[in-house]
Amino acid sequence: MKKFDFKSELNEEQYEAVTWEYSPSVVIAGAGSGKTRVITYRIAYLLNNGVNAINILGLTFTNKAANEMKERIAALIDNERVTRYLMLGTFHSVFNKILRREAGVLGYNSDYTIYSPEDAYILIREIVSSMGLDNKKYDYRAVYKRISYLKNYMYTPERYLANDDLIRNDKINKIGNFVDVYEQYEKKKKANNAMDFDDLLLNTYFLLKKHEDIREKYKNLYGHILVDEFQDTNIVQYEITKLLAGKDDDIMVVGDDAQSIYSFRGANLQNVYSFIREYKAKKFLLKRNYRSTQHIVQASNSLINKNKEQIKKEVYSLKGYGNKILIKETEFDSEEAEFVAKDIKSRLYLERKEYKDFAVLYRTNSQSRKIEEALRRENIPYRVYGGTSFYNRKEIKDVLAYLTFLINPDDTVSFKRIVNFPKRGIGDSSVAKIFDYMTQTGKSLSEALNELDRIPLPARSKKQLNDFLSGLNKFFADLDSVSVATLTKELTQRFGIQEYLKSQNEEEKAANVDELINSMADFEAAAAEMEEGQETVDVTVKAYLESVSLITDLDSDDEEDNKVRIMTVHTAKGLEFPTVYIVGAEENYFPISQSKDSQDRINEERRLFYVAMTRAMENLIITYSKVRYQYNNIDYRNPSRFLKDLPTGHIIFEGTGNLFDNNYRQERTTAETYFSNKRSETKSKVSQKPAVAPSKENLKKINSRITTEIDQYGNIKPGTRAKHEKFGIGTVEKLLGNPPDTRAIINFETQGQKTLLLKYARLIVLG
DNA sequence: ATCGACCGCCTTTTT
DNA sequence: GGCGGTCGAT
Repeated sequence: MKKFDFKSELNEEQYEAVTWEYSPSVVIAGAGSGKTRVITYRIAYLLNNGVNAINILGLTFTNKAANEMKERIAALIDNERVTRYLMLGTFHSVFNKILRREAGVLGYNSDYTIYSPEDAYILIREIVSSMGLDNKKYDYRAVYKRISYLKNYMYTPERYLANDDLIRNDKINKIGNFVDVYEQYEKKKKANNAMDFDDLLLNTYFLLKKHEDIREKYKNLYGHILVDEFQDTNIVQYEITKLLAGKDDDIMVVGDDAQSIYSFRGANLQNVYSFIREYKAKKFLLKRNYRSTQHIVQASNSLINKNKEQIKKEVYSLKGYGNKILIKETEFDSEEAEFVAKDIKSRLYLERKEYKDFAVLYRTNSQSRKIEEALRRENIPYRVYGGTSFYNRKEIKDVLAYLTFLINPDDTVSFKRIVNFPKRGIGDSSVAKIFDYMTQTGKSLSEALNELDRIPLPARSKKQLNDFLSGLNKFFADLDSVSVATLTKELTQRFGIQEYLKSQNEEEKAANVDELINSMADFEAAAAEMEEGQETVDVTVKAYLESVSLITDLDSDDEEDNKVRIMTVHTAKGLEFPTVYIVGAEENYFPISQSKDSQDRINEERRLFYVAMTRAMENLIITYSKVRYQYNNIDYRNPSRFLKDLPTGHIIFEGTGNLFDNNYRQERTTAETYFSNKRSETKSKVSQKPAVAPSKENLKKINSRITTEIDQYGNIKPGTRAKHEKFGIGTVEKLLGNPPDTRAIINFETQGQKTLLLKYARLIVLG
């Protein structure tokens, strides 16, 4: 193993942390302060000291982070083989490995399927409809969100049922059957031999909690634990680390409380403080930022210092001051996008940059479209991260469902996807008959399919089903002996998938399926390369599915790919770029409207803005638009309150008037009224957070939405003359109810008086 | 069982 | 302004 001088390659704080004794420690690492460096050197340090690689457990949040660490460690110790024995990966993937091994104990088969949210949606819809519930109230996305939220807080259906308040509130909110849906979901999922993302965490917790022998096994195995981004761990993750690491064990958690941005999925900033307290952890502060210039570091410090409950640390940079932060105001959203595109072009030449040196960050995925359009117009190559990834496309999910079903023939979700794809005349009613049979007999899907004769199906469906199943037989037999690319190619040919898609004029989808098969071939090539010199190379369907079920868009990033990156701020965490644009720096976008009523959430928005700013190495450009077109409406926007927290000395403002003119904050725009009322809109539906009884104030708010007379909606006021495509020209009499549910009473010249819901009526204002 | 037309909701962030 | 879901017609 390569010997190297830790002292000369690390600064003093980093060195102290890396060489700390084998006892609990926490590294609070400011943005750009070499957090990854500390973790990788710490692991190298352990290996150098004779620690066996198999005894090291490293947990991250993204595969990208894990892979980067592996690469860096391999380079450090100059021994790639050793890194293969490290258990270093995301929480989800590491726990998945453990669960596969121990599945039997939990009543699972080790070939269980991992459900993406989209898979879970299918199951939830099925449950809601089979229980005869209203699918508007029990919206599948909302139900899934809430179940996920509950699981992050370790609220199982049993625990939920035991909580009278929750049950009572559900009844009040007319979603009294929520807990039944939750229960059924868990039950069916298990019968399908499937786990969702949250189960990977929660089941690991129960596995270790309830089975002392297994807990001891892993506790002894992983004598050295490192956890990355600890500020974003949720309760379950924290409890699991507690089960794996005793108070005297070697556990190092690394993170930055100033960058905690995942509370919506249960991340608990308090975990950092609890860890320090409970483990009496040695605390290290990394304050020197190696990434950004002074203007950027100092301005972002000013912003984050507005959050009071932080571990105090002033991050500093020894780089030059560099360019000031540019705050650019535009009149319209289209102009904002155009500015970004043109600015990238000019910097490309003036600063001799490459496309990949630029990133455009926004708060919500839906903002990407306008940016994309502008970049395309300027012929700028770009790549969007997040949103709908390749593996989320329907045709891809359908083909993968064939493979999933081959591995796990008890999975009703995959079965449903493929049984009538391509169309072969097996409709919902036939599928329902099979499911009914399963419910009545308590048999699993694979058992039911083996006794089709006992299920009362129309002769035609039965024949088609039998053909379908016998077509699959060959592939069951091939699973272990044929590689995934070959098998999938044959399978798609056998079932005529591309042909079918082409016949539907879905050329692009057919091409995507071909592309999927190509990527499988890439997977095989990569596996062969990685395992070079190893005895076996695993390129089976099972190995492939394992590798794709937990990957995301970002993981397939090729850093050399010379394109502009565009993504949400959440996705950008942990990344850095020479030039960064933060677009849509407006009230209601950033901070987002839904967070305005709670100080905690505003604080989280501020941390998010801090994360966005600190991605930039040299240039930071923040843009906002005064007017934005949304859902056929004009929104008048105010600059983000966070811009006010950036000291004038670090910024250049380009826009009309004065950014720090307080006037803009006093006027309450239609947009603000719209958004601030939005919260009460979803009342009757399942919402993510278990509801408390509506307060009197809320009721008042809801009522006022319907009856209050208001004097303006966008550019429409009483007296406004407007044209409607059906009713013709009319004059607005009255506006009733707060946006977005404002109704207008309009006297039409030819059709008389009508009441129209303005968000849907496409009125053209005249004069 | 399938297709086409319309309707409604969307827009917070993710492993 | 887009997508997915639902419903009615064949």
